[in-house]
Amino acid sequence: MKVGYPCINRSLECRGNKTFRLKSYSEDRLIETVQNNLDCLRRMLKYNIEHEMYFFRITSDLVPFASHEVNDYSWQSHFKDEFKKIGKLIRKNDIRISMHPDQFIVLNSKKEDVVENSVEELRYHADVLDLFNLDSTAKIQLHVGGVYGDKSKSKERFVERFQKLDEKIKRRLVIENDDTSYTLKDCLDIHQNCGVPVLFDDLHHRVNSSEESLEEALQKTKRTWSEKDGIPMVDYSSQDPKEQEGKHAETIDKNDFKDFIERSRPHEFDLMLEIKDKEKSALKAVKILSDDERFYSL
DNA sequence: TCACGTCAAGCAGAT
DNA sequence: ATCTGCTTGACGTGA
Repeated sequence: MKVGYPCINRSLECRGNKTFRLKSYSEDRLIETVQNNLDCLRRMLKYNIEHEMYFFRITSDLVPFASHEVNDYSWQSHFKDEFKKIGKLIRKNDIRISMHPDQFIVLNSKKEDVVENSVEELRYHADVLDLFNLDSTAKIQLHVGGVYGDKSKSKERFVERFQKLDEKIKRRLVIENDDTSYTLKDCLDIHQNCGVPVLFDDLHHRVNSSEESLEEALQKTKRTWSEKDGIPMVDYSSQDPKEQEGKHAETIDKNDFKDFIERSRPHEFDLMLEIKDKEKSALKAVKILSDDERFYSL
């Protein structure tokens, strides 16, 4: 099991998700920002390697306005070598990579332009992973999208749109159960119809559940990941005790985490910790797991 | 230097 | 109707 955290390392000065306002767009500003973001990404990856965290989610803000019409600059070729170098670092250390396009990407939208923009944004994500020269175990995780008052029609629309995607995108796309609309069962249904792997989100499943036990959920999602997809990815977060259901905790709840690990045996997966204090909780999780392994190997 | 209004994009649910 | 949250606040104007 590899453990990771999303996008930002709060212990480092460096932020790899720098962006700017559309109004202040310029080619120079773009180049400068992407350079910064790639430098910081490299530093975060090195930090992760030093701390035995081998799963990382790369921010969608790596290239600002990547799929926006204002950006007609060929950042892909300008930063080609830079990407190649970082990709080498990732592959050499066998780091698992995911990306998570944000909420505006809605493949099953009823609006044509929203779909078109979404596909372009997915293409950007696939471009990034391709430029790193990563195989199809590097994934782009997406929520199913809107319901529009008719979930079964909206699920069908997702399947149709998925099938039309370029192979370049399709090979990397996975869907994740969300906290309001599409449950694990909905995602498994969609998998049945188009083969897209299902990424299990534990906290979303607690808040918006189709009633599977953790054991069952892990077993069922595992079957949706083929050899070329790699072992499943799973999202985990502790519930914030002070906030309403579904809110991510400020820091990891060690007992809840131990319990989760205990109950998830013997399933194999890579674990993304969606917790506000990021690498700090990931470090604690790595420690718990390594202590645990020692205990179990005695 | 700092406060704070605003930022490309969608949707659901709460208020 | 308007606001908030979402994987993550941070940009940038004005005082």
